Amino acid sequence: MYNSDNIRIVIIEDDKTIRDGYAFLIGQTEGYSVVNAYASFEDAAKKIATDAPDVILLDIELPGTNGVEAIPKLKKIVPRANILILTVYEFEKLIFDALSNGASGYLTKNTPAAKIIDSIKEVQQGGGPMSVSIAKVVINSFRKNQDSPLSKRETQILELIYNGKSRPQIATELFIDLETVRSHIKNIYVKLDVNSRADAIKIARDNKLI
Amino acid sequence: MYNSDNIRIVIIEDDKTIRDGYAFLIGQTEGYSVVNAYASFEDAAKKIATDAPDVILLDIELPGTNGVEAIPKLKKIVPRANILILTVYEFEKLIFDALSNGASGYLTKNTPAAKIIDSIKEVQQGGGPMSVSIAKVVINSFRKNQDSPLSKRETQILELIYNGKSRPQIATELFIDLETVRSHIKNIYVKLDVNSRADAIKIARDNKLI
DNA sequence: GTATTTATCCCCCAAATAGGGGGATTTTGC
DNA sequence: GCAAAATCCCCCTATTTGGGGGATAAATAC
Repeated sequence: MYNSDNIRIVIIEDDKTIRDGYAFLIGQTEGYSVVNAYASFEDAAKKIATDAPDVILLDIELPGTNGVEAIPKLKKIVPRANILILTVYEFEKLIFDALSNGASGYLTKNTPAAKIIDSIKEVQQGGGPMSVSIAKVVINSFRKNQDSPLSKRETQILELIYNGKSRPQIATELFIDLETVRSHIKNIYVKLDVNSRADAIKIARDNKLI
Repeated sequence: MYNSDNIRIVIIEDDKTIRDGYAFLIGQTEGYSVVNAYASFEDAAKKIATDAPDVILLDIELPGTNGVEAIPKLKKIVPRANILILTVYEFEKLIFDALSNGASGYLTKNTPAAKIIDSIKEVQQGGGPMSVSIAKVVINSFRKNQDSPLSKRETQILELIYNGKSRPQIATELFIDLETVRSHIKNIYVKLDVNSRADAIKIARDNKLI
């Protein structure tokens, strides 16, 4: 019954046209079987265990439980399935939420058919396929502000504050006096125009200083 | 002199064989010119301004200034150049450091020639090319632990602690009593077996609970 | 080569915060 | 219906924080 050469795919996508389109496209390809296609997470939840998919193509915008919320729930039902997000949205928060919830890849719907097919195989093999536009967002998210107002030492101390360290802990870690730490923190506060650790962290993150 | 149809490329790579290999490979391709190739950042620094590269292919392991450190320095000299890392290393820390320092893409040296050529164009057009293996590391870095010992509320509070918020601030933000915040934090500390904010943050990050 | 920034250290102070201990009650999920 | 989760209450002290006010040597910048 289960052909090990075949990648078993389940599609969860509310738009019937798109759903059928993907099912047709993928089903036609040698080595790929679409075992089922659902219009919502609720529909899928009932039967997906018996579908035993290798890969789940998941839309973000779904009626009822949205795609991001559906990810951990799907993972609970079929832990070995890799989830590949297929959506029009390119918002940083959505991408990060999907990935942190357990998605293994993220494609936008303008992705060419051949690339979708490739990505299914890639995710099946443990890779992490992304659209070009998504990769760009992800890479940019790492990039730090290159013209930070903070000195190296200040940045270093701000990072320790970010890690929840107290002033005495920072002093010990950097082998400097407690008062030196104080001075640096005061200067950081002046430069960032804040007067608390929480605000400093917020400003620093918003401006990618750390 | 400057052919706008041509992507101007500079290679910084200490291994002569590899360096010449890339230079030949890329130079042969229509629309791509290797304007110069250097064995170290120090060599490159002197002349790269006049090279006016669109894309810099940069090795991580270099004599003298290493690749990661070279990135911000190169960015200062030629701000408009996109830096593409080409290395054998796949360590998470190295990848993140390179990207946060301003690299626009990250390829491993086993990448097929055609993919390297494509990636140069992609980075030139503002994309963020990555090798399959790198994409996997990057995507995995986002993934949260799916079987956290913490409840939703506890995770939420731990995230606020992570943001440097004090107990009163957390209480206000969540519309709950200060004592309730205390209880949650106590429970978090018990579950994570810690007794300070800094330790809680460390354990939480190491285990990807937040 | 002078000026600015940076990194280092010192003192004063009051208020806020954290963490440890001991509970209780209600709501929610399986 | 039971266990976990979320809510709230009291005791306590030591630590931490942030706002003032400085100084000095070294490194960096122009």
